Amino acid sequence: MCGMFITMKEKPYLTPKQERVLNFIRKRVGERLPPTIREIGEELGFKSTGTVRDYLKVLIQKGLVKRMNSKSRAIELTERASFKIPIIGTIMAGKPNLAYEEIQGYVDADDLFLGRLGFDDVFALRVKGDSMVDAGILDSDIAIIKKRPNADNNDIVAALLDNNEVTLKRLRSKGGKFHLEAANPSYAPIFEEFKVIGKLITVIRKY
Amino acid sequence: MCGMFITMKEKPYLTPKQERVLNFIRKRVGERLPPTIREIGEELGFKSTGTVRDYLKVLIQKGLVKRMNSKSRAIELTERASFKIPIIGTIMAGKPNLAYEEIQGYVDADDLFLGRLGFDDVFALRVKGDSMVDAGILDSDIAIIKKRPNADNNDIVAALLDNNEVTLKRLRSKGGKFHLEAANPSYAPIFEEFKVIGKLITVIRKY
DNA sequence: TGACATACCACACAAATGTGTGGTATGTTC
DNA sequence: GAACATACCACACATTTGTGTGGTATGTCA
Repeated sequence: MCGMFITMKEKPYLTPKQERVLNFIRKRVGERLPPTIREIGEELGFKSTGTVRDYLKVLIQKGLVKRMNSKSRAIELTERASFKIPIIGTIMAGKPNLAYEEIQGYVDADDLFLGRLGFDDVFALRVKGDSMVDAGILDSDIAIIKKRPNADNNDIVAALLDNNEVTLKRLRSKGGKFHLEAANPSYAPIFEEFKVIGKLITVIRKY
Repeated sequence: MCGMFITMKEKPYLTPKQERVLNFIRKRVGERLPPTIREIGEELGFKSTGTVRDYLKVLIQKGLVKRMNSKSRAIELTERASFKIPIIGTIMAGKPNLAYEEIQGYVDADDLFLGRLGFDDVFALRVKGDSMVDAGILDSDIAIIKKRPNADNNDIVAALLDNNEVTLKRLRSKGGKFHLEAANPSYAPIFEEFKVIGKLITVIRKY
């Protein structure tokens, strides 16, 4: 334990309250507009703007947030922001020209992940295991899930099992009853009790 | 030619000046923070806030922009923007709690697609065909490619063939020579001349 | 005990920002 | 010519938002 080398970038320690403030800022920055000081206070239940300023001060000091003085909503996250990627062509449909002039459109996160869904309905899970390989979903892929209490036959869903485990499987109906099926012949179908927590809408894999 | 039905959504006509205002808003929204009315005026050379309000009025009326009254910087584009998605847990690692407090981090486009690569080096292609199914890459997946003139053994690459076709295959070296291999036994390896145009870094699939 | 961090509140004030009214001028359309 | 859109400006005013000072209370560390 002692003498261990720390090679990872240290995450600054945040108290749970500070974490909540940061998470709210993240949410708002991601959703639409960074919040004002008073909006933060309202959300987190602070009755004084001074309290919020105190929190911002520590977040700035810990390097998680930047601000421009005297400008409204001018709160920036130190974490990187998202942006767009050009779609240049379709593979095997001819030679794509890598120049800007040939750009067909842009892939953006919103379009890519969610279509027109809202922020609150969506979350991401990292896939573990090979139970869905035949559906092209591999170990360590990121699954983007839209929260839903139900789904249709053949949808791939995130389901909560009785043992409190969450799993990604294909939903099947047979004779009016639903069960879960892996996309890998070495896994047996699951007939036990489960609860659908969401529907798979996007898979992302990094190499 | 004549009598053709137009099914695309008509883009509202904008005067060049209106276009400039919209573009500035786009730029600011993408970069960091939507502008204030006065910031727009400053950039575009208007000396009156009323002028800017007139422009916003037409942009709103033409459905390109939304606003919240009396809120600073509360200008939204009707076009969709990108944003972040919370990573809440890892599938099969226990029950994820969908509340704010449990957010582990955020997936953002930058992180997801590119790691730390720059914008200019990256483009996207839509995959056609089933030649890579065994690598979990399916028809109509989106392949994010980093431009590179070469790659390593076993990398999946976008390659330009002699017939001007671009294809996604695994790069293999054998006896000092490179060839391309599909990830599907029904496709034969490609030994003909080819040029690597980039390396696969991310796959995205929407359901 | 003193020093310091966390975790708040109240309230005054200043600066930034949005709202609104009333103008001018130049076109185009009917 | 009347009606209307575009393309501006000046300026007062209201509201929102950020700043700053001075508190209270609780806990930890040394």
